[in-house]
Amino acid sequence: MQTFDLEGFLPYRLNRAAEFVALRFAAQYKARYQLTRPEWRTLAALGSSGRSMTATEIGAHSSMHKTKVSRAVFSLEQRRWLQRREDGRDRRFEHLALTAQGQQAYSELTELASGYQAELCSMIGAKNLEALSTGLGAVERVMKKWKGL
Amino acid sequence: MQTFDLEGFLPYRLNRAAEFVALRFAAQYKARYQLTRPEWRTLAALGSSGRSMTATEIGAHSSMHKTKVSRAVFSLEQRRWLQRREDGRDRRFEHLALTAQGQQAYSELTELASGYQAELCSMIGAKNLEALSTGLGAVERVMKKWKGL
DNA sequence: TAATATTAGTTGCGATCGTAACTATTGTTT
DNA sequence: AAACAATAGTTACGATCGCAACTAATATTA
Repeated sequence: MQTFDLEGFLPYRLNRAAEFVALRFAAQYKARYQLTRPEWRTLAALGSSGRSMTATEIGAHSSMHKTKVSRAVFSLEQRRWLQRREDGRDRRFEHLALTAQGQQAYSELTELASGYQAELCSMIGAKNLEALSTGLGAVERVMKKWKGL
Repeated sequence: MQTFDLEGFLPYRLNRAAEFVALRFAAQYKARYQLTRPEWRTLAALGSSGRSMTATEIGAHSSMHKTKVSRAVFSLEQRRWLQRREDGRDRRFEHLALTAQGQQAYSELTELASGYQAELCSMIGAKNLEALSTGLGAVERVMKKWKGL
């Protein structure tokens, strides 16, 4: 009677894979930098964009709740990895940018990340990786469409 | 100088996609059944397996921490959606199975799930879905390998 | 321009989480 | 068999989370 296949259910599979893959990487940066997941994600968003961003932009970009972003920004600021600059025209906005120290940390962390990515890729295989990337790209387009509404 | 590409970093992409896709579905079962995410995942694992499972098996299957599983089991038991049965040979084990009520809830929820899956599929497209599935399958094999060690 | 709505970001608070320590049971070693 | 290790599951507790309410600033409307 049951025609539903959990093993084929996308949210379930995505979550399981994401959780597993993220945890192994989190163990590395937690041990070395005492960074939390939201902190790393915020740092990564800023570092990779190469420019300043607002908290809202960071949240939209990385699918994080705004309170998560707010707290991550606070603690990165405490570490002096990040600086706030008020927008002169619209003072509701805060432009967030990495400090030199933050840039340094980011570049160290991307070393870790690249190593992990390489490890994943070699286990997954180039062909499967390409398939995964294609599929994720499609999901990302759906995300944009739904967020746009 | 930076050669790291966050947009290509698998843990980041997977997490973002998983979070987004899961949240939209969670909104549905939260509203109708006041179910939490770990509760739904536990119910789904049990329902789809069609047999009884131990808490450890559920955790391994769905990548959930054992305390999460423990609490989800407790609250599903309170709802009378799930029953525990002690293993006669090894009393450390508890065999968990859905009650008739739990089965009923499961089948209603799989209706929701199927609808959501269909919506996703139509947005993503059959071809991309197949690619995603191939890629996730590869990740799942890596998970098994790493868990096995 | 006064009233109202909207938006960016923060915070109080109750709910949830995960680590570590725990109980209970079984397996292994000597 | 006594001592020790390992495993299933629970729980105390501090950390983290997200909802809702908040502040502050800007945009819109009457």
